[in-house]
Amino acid sequence: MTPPPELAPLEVSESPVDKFREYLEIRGEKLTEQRRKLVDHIFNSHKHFDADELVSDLRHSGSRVSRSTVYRTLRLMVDAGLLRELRLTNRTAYEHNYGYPSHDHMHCTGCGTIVEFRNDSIRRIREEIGDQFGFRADNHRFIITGMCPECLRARSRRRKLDQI
Amino acid sequence: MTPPPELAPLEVSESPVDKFREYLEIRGEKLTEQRRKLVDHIFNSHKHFDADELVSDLRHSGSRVSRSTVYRTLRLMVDAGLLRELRLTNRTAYEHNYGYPSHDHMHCTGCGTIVEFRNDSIRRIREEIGDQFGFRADNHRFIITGMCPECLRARSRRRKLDQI
DNA sequence: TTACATGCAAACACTTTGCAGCTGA
DNA sequence: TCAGCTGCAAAGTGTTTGCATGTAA
Repeated sequence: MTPPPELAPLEVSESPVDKFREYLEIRGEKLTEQRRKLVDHIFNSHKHFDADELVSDLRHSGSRVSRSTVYRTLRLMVDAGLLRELRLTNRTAYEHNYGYPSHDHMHCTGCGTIVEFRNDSIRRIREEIGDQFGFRADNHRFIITGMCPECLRARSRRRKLDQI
Repeated sequence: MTPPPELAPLEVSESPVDKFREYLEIRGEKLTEQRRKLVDHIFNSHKHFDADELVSDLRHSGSRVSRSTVYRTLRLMVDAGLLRELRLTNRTAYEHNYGYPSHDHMHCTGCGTIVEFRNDSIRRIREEIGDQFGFRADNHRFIITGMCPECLRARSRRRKLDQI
């Protein structure tokens, strides 16, 4: 099975670290060693992650950043527009929001896989609904839940075995 | 300001309690006093609620149902198809799923208000995307976040005052 | 009669916070 | 220099669970 195609990154003029530095400067805050490590690590790969994975990933790669700092920095990065929060389960998952096109998600209830997709109609519908209710529609989350192809196959295999 | 129009309930052949009883019977479980109280209370009004509100609402109306029982029963009611979970914030919110048409939500980031709406295109898009990726698309959540009319007005009032 | 449910308290999982010492600008 | 940051441990918050007792069928 080929992995689902990743969406192509957007062209952005500043690097994530620069964008973060800018945000911090405006608020009179500092770009520390730990914050830089976090931004670098996060934007080094494009995947969904949570606070816990971040702590252990960094620990394994030799950089120790405390759990509290991870949580504090994640909040800053969301405020800075670098990350977006996804609340699919009890723990908060994050994804890139900077240098990456807006998109929606399919979530497999079997294995937890998240697949991203783009669909331009959604945004139009969002505006229509907002107008209709007098809302200023700033953003949206559209999450399709169901079974991914792998899980569907696994299930039908299991059923066949049960019949023997 | 008139409240947003509620969606009209669907015609259903069984009452929520009957539907729950049926579900419990199949699994060899029991319809207890507490479970009946919870179902009655929940389907007595149509609103979004969380476990905590349920505990205190019931306490105020004289029926004591323990927090653990509330959590356990909510899970059962979700499994039974009576309720749906919404994860808008840290705590899990619930809404009617039985005898109520499927719909989506607008969530005001100012005051937390939830407004329901129906839009038939969404479901069609959900199927299209599912087909495209080989997913069996069972369900979806579409949440528009933004500012409700009241919060927009309150904000513009505040701005005017700031200028004085 | 008895398998299942309840309430309590304790455990759990995730996240936030107070504080003493450290550090980037 | 010193406001702001870090790590630690402790506290919060929301939810789940083990167990003795209670109860629907």
